[in-house]
Amino acid sequence: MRIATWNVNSVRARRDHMHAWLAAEQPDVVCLQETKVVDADFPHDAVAAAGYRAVVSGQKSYNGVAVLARGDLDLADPVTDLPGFDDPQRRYLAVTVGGLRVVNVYVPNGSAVGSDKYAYKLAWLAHLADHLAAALADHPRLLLTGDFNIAPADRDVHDPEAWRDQVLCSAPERAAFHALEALGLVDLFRALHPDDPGFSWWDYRLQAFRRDRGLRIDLVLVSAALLAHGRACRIDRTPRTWDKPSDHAPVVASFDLDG
DNA sequence: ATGGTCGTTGGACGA
Repeated sequence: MRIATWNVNSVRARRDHMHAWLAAEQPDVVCLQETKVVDADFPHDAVAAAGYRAVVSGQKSYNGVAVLARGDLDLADPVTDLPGFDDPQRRYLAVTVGGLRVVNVYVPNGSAVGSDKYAYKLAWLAHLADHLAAALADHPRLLLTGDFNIAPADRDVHDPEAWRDQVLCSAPERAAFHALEALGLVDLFRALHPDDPGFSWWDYRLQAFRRDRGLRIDLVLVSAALLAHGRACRIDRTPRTWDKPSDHAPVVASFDLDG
């Protein structure tokens, strides 16, 4: 079982990239973020042409998440909202697929430390942690993935000094991330690759990708029951090299669920 | 140098 996460930065602008990458990589499940499209306009035809079906939770212009699965996999029990957190922004989509509870998140960016959006980000993360404590009790095999908009530690940052206390790297954001780890969730890429920066996002500006000035903010967290089956996790930079790319690269996690 | 580049829009705003 291979599960991917990819912030596509508009599923319509990235329609051809998405189709090409699905056809080449053929993961079993793909969690998308920043689809930026209402559900009625989601490109289900492009997804189907690659052999996938999609469950979506979108909105106009901003945010939006979707979970794709290969056509032979059932997408069951979708939930589109964080329980107890009334929020019109479409950032959360949980679904059961292949015996796993897959929770796809587009964590708020936070804009700048101290801003209203930053406060919303921390509140959103606190509600996520509260919810996951209960979800983990119901679903021992749980996978939490998406664009976390947090670089968990300095080793996830190309220039830690330049990013010190900036949004995506500030101590309160990292504390919110550690609260997720305290629930028993493990950052799979970091567990398997202690010394690889594993950048997954590069700013469009100043040729950041060419200079590899990136951050690792697209993550796959797994419960203990799932960690035992984790075999690989890699960042696929290939689509980031294509013309008119998303600013994020896909991350692919592999599991041996029979082992 | 307080910039820069995208996507969605149809002028800024968000990232």
